[in-house]
Amino acid sequence: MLVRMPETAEQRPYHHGSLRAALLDAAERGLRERGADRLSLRDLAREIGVSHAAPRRHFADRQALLDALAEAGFVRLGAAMHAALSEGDGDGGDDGGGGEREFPTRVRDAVSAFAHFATENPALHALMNAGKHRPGATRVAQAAASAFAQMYDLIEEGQANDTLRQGDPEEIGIILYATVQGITTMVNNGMIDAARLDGLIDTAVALFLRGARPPGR
Amino acid sequence: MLVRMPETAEQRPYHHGSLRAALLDAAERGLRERGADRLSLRDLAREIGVSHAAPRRHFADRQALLDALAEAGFVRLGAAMHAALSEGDGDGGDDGGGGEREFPTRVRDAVSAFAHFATENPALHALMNAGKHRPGATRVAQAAASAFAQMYDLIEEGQANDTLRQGDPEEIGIILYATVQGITTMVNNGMIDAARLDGLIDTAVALFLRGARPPGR
DNA sequence: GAAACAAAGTAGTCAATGGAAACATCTAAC
DNA sequence: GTTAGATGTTTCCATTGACTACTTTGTTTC
Repeated sequence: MLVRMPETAEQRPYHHGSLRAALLDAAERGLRERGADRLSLRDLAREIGVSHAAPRRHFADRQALLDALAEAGFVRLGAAMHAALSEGDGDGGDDGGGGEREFPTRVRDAVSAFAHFATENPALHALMNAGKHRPGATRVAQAAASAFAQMYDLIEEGQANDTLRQGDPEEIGIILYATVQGITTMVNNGMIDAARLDGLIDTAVALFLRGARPPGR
Repeated sequence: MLVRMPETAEQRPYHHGSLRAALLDAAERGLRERGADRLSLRDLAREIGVSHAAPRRHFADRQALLDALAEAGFVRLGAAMHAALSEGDGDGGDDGGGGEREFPTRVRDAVSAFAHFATENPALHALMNAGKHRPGATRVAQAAASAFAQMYDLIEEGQANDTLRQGDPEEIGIILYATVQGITTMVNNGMIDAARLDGLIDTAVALFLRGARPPGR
């Protein structure tokens, strides 16, 4: 038996069912297309087809939505870096004795994944670094820390390898992270032509590895 | 003879005389105190004591004001770096045979000036890097390029010194600039404790100089 | 020195927004 | 089955950026 839908009156039930997810989804698109500034709760509600006050049931206010977006961004960034670090070991074609890639290559891959994530999601990257998050936005900070931890681990790996000199791995990790951060910000800014990204990343990584290698080598 | 001012009717002339400057001034304060997001043209007008439409005579719209702030920020940043690089030669107390500082010290001073400017003006720094400037905001880009040029020159100086290896000075300069940029962003973010700033800058500069020194040395 | 004119400020209006309150509807637990 | 809580709706308000028409002031030109 067919359930006939009235032509004008839509069949949409009173409750959307997954408004929160729909909002985040639409917000992400809006963020990408128009930037955080021009992201309006009412616009999102309209787009989804829900009343303008409905979003407030899921996000206390506009900033809460932005915080959620930033948090999701850090999670995705962490995943991208993780993927870059874990895949590639037995990368596609020639399996067999592949073994692990060299440490410098691993650094380059992780950093490159970060850089491309940032430049492919400029508005999101800006939002993640906006630092305007709520006083109590622990979730954002935590997601950021989690993504950052991979850089930290990588440094420790290099130190264990004797490819990097000893020293506070967090400090060294911050510097590498910050360098990529800065480069991508400048690319997203327009201060640097996007075409130079890969070259800059390569140079930066090479420079970093030389600067941070153990004294004797 | 005393000029008596009416108690209620103010003596302020019809024309403010320097509204543009007053707006920029108030805006800079507002930016510092409440961030770019909560900077309202009407608020500024109220604070200055002028009608809400008056600012439009001087700034086509809100973004134009923000652009002007960013431009001024880059000018000030450039000046701060310039001061750090030119002063200090015969720095205060013991004059006499002072002479020029060592290149590494000069790099550290310039970078440190940049870093402190950025962390002492977090909202301004964010605005300067927001990259949401008008399509035709050449002035902002130009001011930024001008500030950046000093980093460029400094690299060339190091190369002439044979303290830095050869290579595109712009590329190397970008990397150093980006590193400081990233560190300060993370400090302003809250991702890094502000107390670590100087230590991080020192480490970053040392790491950079090691990484970029000529092959043989 | 007066008239024409441009510059700078004012007042009023509009649509959009975020936020809040009061009310409606669905769902789940008892 | 009723009731409580979650989720949506409607209505309302203050604020904001932007626009238009008008007024005041300062300057240039004759």
